[in-house]
Amino acid sequence: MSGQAAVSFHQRIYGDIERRVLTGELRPGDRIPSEHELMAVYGCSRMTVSKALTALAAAGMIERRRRAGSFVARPRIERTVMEIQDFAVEAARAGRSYAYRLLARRIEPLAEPEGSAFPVPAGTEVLRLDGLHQIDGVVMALERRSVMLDAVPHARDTDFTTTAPGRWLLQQVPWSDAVHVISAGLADAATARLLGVDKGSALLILDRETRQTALTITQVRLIHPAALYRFVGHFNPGNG
Amino acid sequence: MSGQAAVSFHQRIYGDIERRVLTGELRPGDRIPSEHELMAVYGCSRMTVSKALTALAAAGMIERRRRAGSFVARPRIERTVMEIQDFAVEAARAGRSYAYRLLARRIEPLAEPEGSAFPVPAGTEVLRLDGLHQIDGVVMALERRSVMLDAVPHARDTDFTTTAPGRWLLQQVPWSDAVHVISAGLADAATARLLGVDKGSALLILDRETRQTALTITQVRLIHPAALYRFVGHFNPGNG
DNA sequence: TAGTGGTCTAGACCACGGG
DNA sequence: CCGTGGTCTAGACCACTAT
Repeated sequence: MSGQAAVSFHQRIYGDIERRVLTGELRPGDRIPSEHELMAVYGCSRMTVSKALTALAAAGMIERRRRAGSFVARPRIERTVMEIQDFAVEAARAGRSYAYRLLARRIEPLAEPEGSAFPVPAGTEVLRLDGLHQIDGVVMALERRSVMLDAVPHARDTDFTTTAPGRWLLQQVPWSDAVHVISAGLADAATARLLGVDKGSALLILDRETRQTALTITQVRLIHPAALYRFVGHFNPGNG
Repeated sequence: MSGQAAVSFHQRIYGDIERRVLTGELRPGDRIPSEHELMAVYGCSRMTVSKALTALAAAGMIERRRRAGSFVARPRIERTVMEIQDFAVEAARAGRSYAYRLLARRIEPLAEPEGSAFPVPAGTEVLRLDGLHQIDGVVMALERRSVMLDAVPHARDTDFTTTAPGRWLLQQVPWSDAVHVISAGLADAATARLLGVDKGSALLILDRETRQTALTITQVRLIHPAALYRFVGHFNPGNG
């Protein structure tokens, strides 16, 4: 009766739930079957179910509340890297005003494989969004974003004139993973004008490509005036 | 028989071992008592001990091997951020040559609270090390480091003329945590000359302050030519 | 081969908190 | 109240591997 399929019982339960979360079948806030229900489903003891759910909670994928049950957590990326990039939240914390201003919006077929090489079917349509993040009227970042419309078709009908697409996308696409590249550069004339800095001044640039199960959702480049922005990260041996 | 001290049994075991690792009483590679030994020490069942050790392993603090036992793991920071910064490893992987060249070495009392504000007792002596990281003869980074000699007294007698201090320090000080700040800037004349780039070119700068239990070990600034270096990070909801 | 971790059980009592 | 998770037990068998 013991599992012998090269993968242990609790690992199978863990993997099943993880997959359902990653694919979006279970979305943030959704309830996960209780331990007793999972005992019946998998035909194992409560300890084994508990081990899987405890590990999922430790990994930040679910949250468990007594009497209420277990629920899919919000993606951790929203709580770490995004916190650095969520200007609205930053501004609110500091008691300052935040505004997003859309500069350009267009839909075009994806022709040139710009930026990093990522596998996209030919003919894919992409929504290009350029905008400025301003705090107290000062431009903190120029955002140049591409949204793959086959991955997020709802974006086609969404108005981004005052709503930053970052948060909107996080609500639309559950549980993604992302590659971040941080680099530096110099402001050309056009960028300098948009950011309100001198031509030739230093820029801090964050490129992020967000995927969901090998499917690219969005690519974004956030261009910050080096004088106004830094990335701060805390690392310890336990949580990376 | 049951723990009632507001903290559960496995949490106490977890915390005890964690503390011994963080304080350096247990160092990377050291063996942790076996589950049976810990059962006797704490007077609890093997499942409870196992829960604590499994959690420590999941957190990356220990590694468990059948028949051999459980051992203190190498700090994760060495496996993530350091991998990006360990030029010797990067060069070896790419089949290219690596060299570290010491530019300056001096010991001085810590007077000005340079860089970030960190609490250091007055009169603390600090070892200043400036050096260049070169790959195939090209300068990839200028490193400016401060080592707190009361935290790492052995550094006073160590020769850093060809050995990069980063790896050496990792071996000396087990299990630290660190704050990273990534920024951008422009090369002044002196920096440009050392890096072999034009004055006014873009720089990518990483500042890292490494601590151990609230005691600062070392501060380092790695200054990269923006054209030669980027930071790449992979994030997913599970591992942050 | 023997010691170690990996897994699992079939219960139990307790703490919390929503209804 | 009572369903949920949190914790714990006293075993058991198995898999791996250092010796």
